[in-house]
Amino acid sequence: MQKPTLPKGTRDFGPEQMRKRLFIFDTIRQIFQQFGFQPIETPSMENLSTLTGKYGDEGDQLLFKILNSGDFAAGITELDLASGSKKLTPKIAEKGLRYDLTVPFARYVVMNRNSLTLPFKRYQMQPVWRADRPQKGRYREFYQCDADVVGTDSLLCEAEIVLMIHEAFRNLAIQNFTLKVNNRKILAGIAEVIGAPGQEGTLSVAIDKLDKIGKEKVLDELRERGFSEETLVSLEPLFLFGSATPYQTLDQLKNWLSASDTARQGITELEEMLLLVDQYGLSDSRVEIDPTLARGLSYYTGAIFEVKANGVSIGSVSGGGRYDNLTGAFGMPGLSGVGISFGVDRIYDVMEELNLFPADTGQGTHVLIVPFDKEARSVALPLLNQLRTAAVAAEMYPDLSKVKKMLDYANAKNIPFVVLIGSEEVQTGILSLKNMVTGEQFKVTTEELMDRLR
RNA sequence: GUGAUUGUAGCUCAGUCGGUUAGAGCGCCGGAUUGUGGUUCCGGAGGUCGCGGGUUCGAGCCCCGUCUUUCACCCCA
Repeated sequence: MQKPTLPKGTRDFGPEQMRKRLFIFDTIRQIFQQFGFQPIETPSMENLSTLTGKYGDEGDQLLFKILNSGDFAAGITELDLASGSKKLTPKIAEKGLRYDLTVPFARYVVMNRNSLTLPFKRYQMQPVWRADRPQKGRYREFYQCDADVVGTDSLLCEAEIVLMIHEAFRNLAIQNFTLKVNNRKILAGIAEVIGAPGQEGTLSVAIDKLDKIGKEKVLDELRERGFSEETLVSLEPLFLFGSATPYQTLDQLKNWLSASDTARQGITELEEMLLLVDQYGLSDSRVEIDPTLARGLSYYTGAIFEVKANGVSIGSVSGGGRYDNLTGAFGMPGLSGVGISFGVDRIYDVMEELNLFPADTGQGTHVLIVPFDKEARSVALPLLNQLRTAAVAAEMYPDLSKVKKMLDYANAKNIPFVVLIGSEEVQTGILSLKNMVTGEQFKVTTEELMDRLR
């Protein structure tokens, strides 16, 4: 006998945790549906050719690969083995576990292009896998809840993402959050204006760390990566953005980046998005324009979003952005999309840390029926039926055991009411209803009991 | 992938300098109480000290390897 264990970075979820997780899923699903998104699901595994090359070199490293079925080693030569894992992998693994929900969605859109009505709004709530080293707020298997729109470049979609994020976190009682917004075109414009056109990728990776490692270390990293002192001096205005209002920040950006058409376009896009949000009537907006926000995924081309819960040391709980050509990789160019992803597991961690789960989340059994002997069941079973028909979550203790044991069971499951049925109750038809919280016990008729429990 | 860190009863953790039979609290089971729980009292079960090797007369404790936990970096939800 060996002790069973779980693979690194994976977890079981017991009933207590599932109540809370389902609360998060239900809350997000409801919002997605209110905003007109339709659910789809895609397989856990995709062909590796679908997944590789979409997330950068780092991402490819983090893909879980699935060994081919059958004799995966058949046809492998000494030469293959000697040529290293990178060359060998495609020969022994042609499938992998999905890394996110966006790329499988792009694949879905391309495969169903003829039957989809554009713009297509879909949501998807499924696990994804990454071969990362686990640490705080980071798991190897975790759930994402994605909502994306493809087939339109309307900025209303960006605005609706802003609205859904506000709605979601407020419904989850996470009031204190920041929605950071930037635009890849602004990042490209910055690279242009400081004299390093086309370098926005490297630039972004460095300045994204600003609030974590500080200005000097960001500059050090850029120097290491070949940025000249001249460009670094030109970058100076980037470090002067304080906690201004979104419109003020955009004005500052306009002044600084006026020489770049690309940047001006990015700024205009964000302005229009903010205007639409205002017209909709969002109150107490948590939007913050952050020109240092970069985000990793290489396919973003327009707006980018990231949500951080304040007061907890857990990374971003939500992220997304616009991608102009994701389906291009699958032979369908020119289709623009934008989406958002909620990280359920991190949201859970945040809510747990801040104690934000409502006490009565997904209440379980409402009443336990406790028959003292076999005869009592003739009264208990019809009552059980009646309770369930009236939509009262009810169960009967299955074994004939000591009353103590049955009441212990009710306590362990946090069942608030117990109906006791013995020979006395069978004869009179009057039932004993016990409130397990207060300890009070009442003699009631079946009708009175139903009234109290409904 | 890099650098740390953790592992002893179901859970949280003690365990001295390497020395006899590895302990506590909580939980669990039984009884006090055969129709009444959450309080109290009494009793009981439960351990391959993560796993494998090494040093030693002797290892929970020292050494090596490995797995696992947690954390930071990289990157990310």
